[in-house]
Order: sequence, then structure tokens, then C-alpha cells
Amino acid sequence: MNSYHHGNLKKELLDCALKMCERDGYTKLSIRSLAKESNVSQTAPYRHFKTKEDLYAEVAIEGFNKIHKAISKYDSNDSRRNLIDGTKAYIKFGLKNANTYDLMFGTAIKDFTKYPMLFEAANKTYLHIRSTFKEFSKNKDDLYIEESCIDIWAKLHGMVGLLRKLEVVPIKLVEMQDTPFKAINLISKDLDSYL
Amino acid sequence: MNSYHHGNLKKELLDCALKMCERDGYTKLSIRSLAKESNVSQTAPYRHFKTKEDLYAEVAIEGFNKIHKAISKYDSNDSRRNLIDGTKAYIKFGLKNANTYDLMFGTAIKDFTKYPMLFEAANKTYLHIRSTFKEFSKNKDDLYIEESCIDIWAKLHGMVGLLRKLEVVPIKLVEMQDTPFKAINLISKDLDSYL
DNA sequence: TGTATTATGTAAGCAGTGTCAACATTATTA
DNA sequence: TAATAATGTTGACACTGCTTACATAATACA
Repeated sequence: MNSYHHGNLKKELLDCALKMCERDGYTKLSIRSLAKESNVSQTAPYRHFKTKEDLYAEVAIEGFNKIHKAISKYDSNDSRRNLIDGTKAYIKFGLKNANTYDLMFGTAIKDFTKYPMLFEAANKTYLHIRSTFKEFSKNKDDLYIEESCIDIWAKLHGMVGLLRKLEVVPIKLVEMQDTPFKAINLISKDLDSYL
Repeated sequence: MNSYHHGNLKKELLDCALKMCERDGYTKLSIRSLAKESNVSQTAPYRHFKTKEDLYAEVAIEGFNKIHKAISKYDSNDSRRNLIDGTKAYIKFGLKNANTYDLMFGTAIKDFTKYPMLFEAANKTYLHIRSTFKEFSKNKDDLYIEESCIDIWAKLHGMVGLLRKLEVVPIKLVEMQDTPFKAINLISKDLDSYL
């Protein structure tokens, strides 16, 4: 243990960034503040993240890993139940990790294609939605499944976006005490229309 | 016409900001660059916008006015047609004015309630969706209508978000040549499930 | 009409930012 | 062991939001 070379700075920076991002939002996450919070010089992070966007990308990857984990733990025999629980977990994640979710789907990272690992992580999330849906609607062709999954994902994604503005957007007209579940009801209600 | 007092600076700044925002994205829209592009001193905008967020809010209001205008021009006798055309126009706006849309729905403005005019503008947009849907599903109660509209709005909003990442997210697996229209097909397909 | 007040503009400067180049120290490897 | 690569620090540049103090013009009112 010396004081000059840290030894495991990258991992520590990433953990710290994830924490800071979720705590204060990614706009407040600066390379300098990250360095400060990690007790390291202002430019040290540049040895591990070439640009701020690179840092964002790595944090976003962690985010996708987390959401994948969150929606992947339902594997009962009831495929409809699994699908509903998955969507429930998705929205819950989006609301509980709102700041990270912003980073994952917002415009902070301008071009996903620049980050293959990020693409991969996002893909993994989608593929899970798809496989879950496939079990739910067994006898449908692939195009139908793909289209439906976009449909479902769009609704989930849109719900997360709108629910966060609930108190400020007219949606509050509808009383949504237990927010995510109400949204889930709306989703599961017409889930059967996919059958 | 003198050179010191401008006479109509606020309007000019706002127009300029709207243009810059759509051109470069709101992250690139700085008060200083706005001042420069308007040929005025660096701090002049502060006489008209107390903070940068205030500027954002006013630009976002313009955005909501624009989207409202875009979706409000369908009033044929076919209420289903009107609804579909409206959703089509919504998604089209979101994709064609992507940067402004980000500002309207993103996290740049942290608290809508701080800006009553912004709330009003967003509300007007929602109310139009609702009234259009109401015509479409005449014999339903208000709660059902409200819930359905959230549902529809969420899907529209989510579609805009996902379609923008189309080339980078697994959705590309589905071939979406004429992007917004494909999305509309997905939406209109189960529109009848609301009846 | 002349003056006080208000509205609107400018200038200078602070603290914070992303990023880079030059330098220091440690780890690795030939 | 010496050269090289990896990783850390220092200092600096240009940019940002925002504040304070000041300058000028429009307006209100006596």
C-alpha cells in the first residue's frame, strides 16, 4: 500500500461515480468532483476514462447490468406472471434509480455505437424482455414477437418517463397512490391483447 | 434605434435560443453563446432570464406550444382517424424536433411546478390528447378515459425515446424503414382494444 | 419641461468545468 | 539492472453560470 499509485483506482472511481450519479444526478457528476470524492488529483480519472462521456458510458453499463438483474429473477411456471413481474420490476427500477436511468436513456451519451459494451449491456436487457415475452406468447412468429416487445418496452419506458413527472403533469388527475403498481395495472390490463 | 438599448431583446433571445437548442441540443446552449449569437454582452440575457433553467423553461414552453399545434390540426368526422393522425403527428414531432423534445421531457428542468406557464403548456397538450380520445371512445367513464390516455401518452413518449436509439438498440432487429409510421402501426393496432 | 426612478444594457471577476501538456513516481519486462 | 510502460500530479487554457458594480436609456411625475 503506497500513497502514489492507488492500485485499484478505476474500480473505485466507477463505484464512486455510480453512487454520485444516483445521488446527485449525472449533471452534477464532474470529473473533478469525482476525483475529489475519491481523494485523488483532479486529472487522475483521465488515466482511466478518456473523456467524460466515456465515464458516462461505463456508469450506464453498470446501470443496464443492474436493471437486467432486477428484471431477470422471475422464472415461475406462470409465464404471464413472469412477464408482469418483470415489467413491474422494470418500472420500479426506473423510478428508484431515476438518475441512473436518465443516464442510460438520455442524451448524455450521444452515440451508443461508440460503446460496444454499452450496446451489449442494453441488448442483454432487451433480449430478456423478448425471451420472457416469447414464453408468454408461444405460438406467434418472430416478427410479431419483436414488434410486440418494442411496443411493451416503449410503454414501460414511457411510463417511467411520465410517472416521474406525475406531480407536475396532468396525469396526477388520476389518483396514483401506489405509483408503479397502478402503471403495471395499465400494462397488464392489455397484456392479454398480445395473445 | 440606438445601439445600447436593444428594444426587443427578450423575444430575439428566445427565438435564437429555440433555434440553437434545436440545432445543437440544449446542452450546447449556453447563456454566453446565446449572447454572442445575438450580438449582445455576455450578461445581457440575465436581465430577461434569471437563471439558465428559466431560459430552458421558456424554450420548453415554446416546444409544447409547437407540439400542441402539430397534433391539433386533425378534426375530421372520423374520430379514430383523428386519434391516429394525432399520435402520428406526436411521434413525428418528437423525432423531428428531438433536441427540443429532450428539453421538454428531460431533466434539464428539474421541477415543472416552478414554472406555471410551462405546466400550463404541457397540460394543454395532454388535454388535447384526452379530448381526442374522448371522442373516440364516447361511452366510457372519465376514469377509464384518463387511464387510457396516460397509457397512450406513455406509449407515444416511449416510442419517441426508443425510436431515437433505433440504430443503436436491439430494436433494429425489426426492420423499420419508414420509422414513425411503423410505430404508428404498432400503436393503432391495439388502439381498438380501448373500445 | 426637467428630474427622479426604473428598466435595460455593459464590464470585471469568482468559482467551477473539461481537457491537455509536462512532469513525477511506480510497475513491468527485456 | 536498466529501459519502458503505466499511473499519478501540477499547472494551465478556454469555457461555463452567475454576481456585483457601473453605464445608459426609457418612463413617470412634479
